[in-house]
Amino acid sequence: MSTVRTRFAPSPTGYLHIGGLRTALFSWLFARHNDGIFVLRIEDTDRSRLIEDALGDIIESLRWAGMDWDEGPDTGGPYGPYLQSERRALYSEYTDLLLEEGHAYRCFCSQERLRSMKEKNPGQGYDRRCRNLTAEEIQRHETCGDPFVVRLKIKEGETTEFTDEIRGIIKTNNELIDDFVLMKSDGFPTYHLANVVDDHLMKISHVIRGDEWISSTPKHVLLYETFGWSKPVFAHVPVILREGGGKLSKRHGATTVREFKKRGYLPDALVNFIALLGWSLDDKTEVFSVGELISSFDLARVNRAACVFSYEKLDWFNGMYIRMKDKEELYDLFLPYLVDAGLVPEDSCLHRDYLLRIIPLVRERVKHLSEVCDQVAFFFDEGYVTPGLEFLVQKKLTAADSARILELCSASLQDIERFEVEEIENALRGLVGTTGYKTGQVFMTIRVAVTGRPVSPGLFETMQVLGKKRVQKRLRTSLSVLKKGEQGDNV
RNA sequence: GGCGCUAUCGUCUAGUGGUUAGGACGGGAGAUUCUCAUUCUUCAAACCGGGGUUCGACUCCCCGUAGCGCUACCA
Repeated sequence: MSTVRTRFAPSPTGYLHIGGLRTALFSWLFARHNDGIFVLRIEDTDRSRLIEDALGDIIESLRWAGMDWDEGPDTGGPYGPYLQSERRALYSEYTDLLLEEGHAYRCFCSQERLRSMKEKNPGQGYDRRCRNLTAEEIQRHETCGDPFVVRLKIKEGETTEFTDEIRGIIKTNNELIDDFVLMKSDGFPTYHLANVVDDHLMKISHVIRGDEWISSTPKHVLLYETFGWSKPVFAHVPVILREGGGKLSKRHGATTVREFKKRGYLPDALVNFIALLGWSLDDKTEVFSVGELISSFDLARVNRAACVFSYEKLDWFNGMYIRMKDKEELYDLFLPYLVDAGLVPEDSCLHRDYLLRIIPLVRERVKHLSEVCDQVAFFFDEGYVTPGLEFLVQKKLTAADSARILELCSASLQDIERFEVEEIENALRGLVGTTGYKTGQVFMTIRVAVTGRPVSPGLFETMQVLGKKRVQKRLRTSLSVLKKGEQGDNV
């Protein structure tokens, strides 16, 4: 049994898109599942669309997502180079072969002629004018040094077919296949030529790619056949659309892997989510570790229909993965965001213990890592915002009521020796009994005073972590706000 | 326009001729509770339309419709 070899072959024309990541993932999972080889190949044959740091981004994004490759531009391998721009001699060699055997021909038609032809007969394809040039005509063009492309001669009157692993047999009448370009006038190959030559030379066994390639596959099949090479297995995976249909676009949310990373998505959560876009194991399993994905992935269970990317569901996965992490892991994950927000200094060893006590309180409230800053800010004096009367004075209470609550609170906390959840809870619940206010009114007043906001983690836990001194200080601050308010007007 | 691919709750999907059409996200209601979140319980929600084939179609075939893709010297 021959080894499985798959590849991901992006073109460095932009940052890695989430759809590309999903295609890469399926390809990678399939290779790993079958103890095969996964190859990264860069298709940089369109020099006009190259983007400077795209290659670095692709590599970084794939690595971030947890994928690795056995052969690639950075790691090398027995079938390199893995950058198509460095394989030009190979493409010329194979083009010459086709030319010599009469399967291909030089086309000297100008871009203008091609354009006007298309205007006159839209969708007709190339009219094959250069297919049967005389030796003299060719000679003339050559001596003039006219630029040319190389086109494949499509065999007429036949049908080309191939079996798609997830869609079955797909047949195409050759009349509908253009004498497409193999070699561009700048000496670079087109995708069609380069991908076939490389997949063959690199011994790719399964071509797993987006389904926008279905209609070009007959061209590739024809190439394999005229070279006399055996074909790989083709598997075209469905596209990912945005909600409402259409392409995923920046307007509606993150689209590139680096954006997802920046917004605080965990790679495992993102990978779990996109694995389920077009693939499923059964009718219930939703959460997969990477290892479980590898062991259960199967091309036969890949869906045919396009699917819609749901940011809500991704958020659910992300929250769930965050909740599954322990506090040390979360500390490492949160730190860059906290440093970035200026909440903790770069070398935050000093804050480590404090943060490790805060993290369990906010863990189940964070859906994106980036949200941690907002959740955690009030634990730091710099992030505490002195609450205004509108928050401090609960419904159906006056400023005087609120002040009384805070005074009583402060007094009863003062007596506590061990400032811990149980003691704090006992003190505050006792306080509720003696004042006659409702539990919610009392606790909310204290919450706002101590955290500066109407929403926070559990009150007792929060107070314990803040510490007695800081709590008392904030109670006093809020009291003075209330006192001032009482004098200023009648609230 | 031509050619192709696709079609189950709003979304991701299970289902391969006979099911009360299942699960998840989201939504509704409720429980817990000091707010939010978590957690738990619960409800609503789908087979694109029309023809066949068959004793019987979500499932197979055909047509239509819709969405998407390709129709470049882009990938």
